[in-house]
Amino acid sequence: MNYWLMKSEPDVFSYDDLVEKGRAEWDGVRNHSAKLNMMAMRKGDQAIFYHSNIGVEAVGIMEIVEEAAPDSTDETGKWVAVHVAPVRKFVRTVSLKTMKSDPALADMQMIRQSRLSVSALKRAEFDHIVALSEG
DNA sequence: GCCAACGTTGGC
DNA sequence: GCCAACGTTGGC
Repeated sequence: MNYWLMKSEPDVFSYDDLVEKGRAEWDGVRNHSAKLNMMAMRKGDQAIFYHSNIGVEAVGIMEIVEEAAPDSTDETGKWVAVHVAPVRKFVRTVSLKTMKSDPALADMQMIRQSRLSVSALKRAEFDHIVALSEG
């Protein structure tokens, strides 16, 4: 099983929106590195949902429920999307500031490449963020 | 194929 | 609102 971190601006699509819908297509990704990450996702993989711009924090866990397929919002046929479902919302959110200042997370792909909207997490990194969310 | 100009993302 | 980091575009 692999672990991921996926960003969304909460005024566009938040964790609560995902909970309300029950499941959603993670569409609109238009970056090659992010696409490669999505192509590597397998059903059952876990992903951390991160709120960019507003909040700037990890807010919960979701699961990949459908592997990469053509993005329904893409006219060109070049881009893919996965489908995700909520697993659980964090009791305490984990801020970017916290993640940046934690040596255990210094190698996180998102920390190294801050603009990447879909990034990989090592299992240890995923577990560490979850532990931080439990305070 | 290089590189300058420009656009976008996202943190602050 | 600013700016750094990237990605993309287009002239040469």
